[in-house]
Amino acid sequence: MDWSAEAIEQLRALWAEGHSTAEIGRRMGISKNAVVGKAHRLHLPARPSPIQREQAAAASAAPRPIAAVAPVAAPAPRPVMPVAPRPPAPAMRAAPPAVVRPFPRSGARTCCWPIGEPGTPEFRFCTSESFAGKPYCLEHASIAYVKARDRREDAA
DNA sequence: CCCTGATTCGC
DNA sequence: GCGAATCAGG
Repeated sequence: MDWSAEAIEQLRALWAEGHSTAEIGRRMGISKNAVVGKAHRLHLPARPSPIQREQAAAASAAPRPIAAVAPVAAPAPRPVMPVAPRPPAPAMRAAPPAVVRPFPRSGARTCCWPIGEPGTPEFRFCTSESFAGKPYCLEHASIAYVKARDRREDAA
């Protein structure tokens, strides 16, 4: 796997969207192991894992030795937030394919990212729910909205 | 057996 | 750094 900046962006976006590692792998055409391995190396926020070795296992097995002395603060429910988006500030501008929204699709708040080659039978739009009022889902917004600085590099 | 994600370890 | 193998749980 060539972990280009774009690939990493996509991984981050999909991970942030809460897809399973296998699903991300399917979308990116790589194995879930590759996904989880890379996510791990990128220090992406770990998701609740079904397994535990030693640490948590011992913790859950530990019968609360000093319960009486430990009122214990609430241990963070971890609602798995959809993640704080990088702000699409004025410094950013859309850099999507030229043709976006050739026709309005019943005002649905769905991602308008085009998929496939326009004019071909395979051509369609991403159907994910759009993100934060933008015309794209989080995944594609991460590609569509590019920091001005990065754009310069890209164009250079 | 299907799925999940984390860690390990040879490469 | 990478990811298959493996582990451990649902």
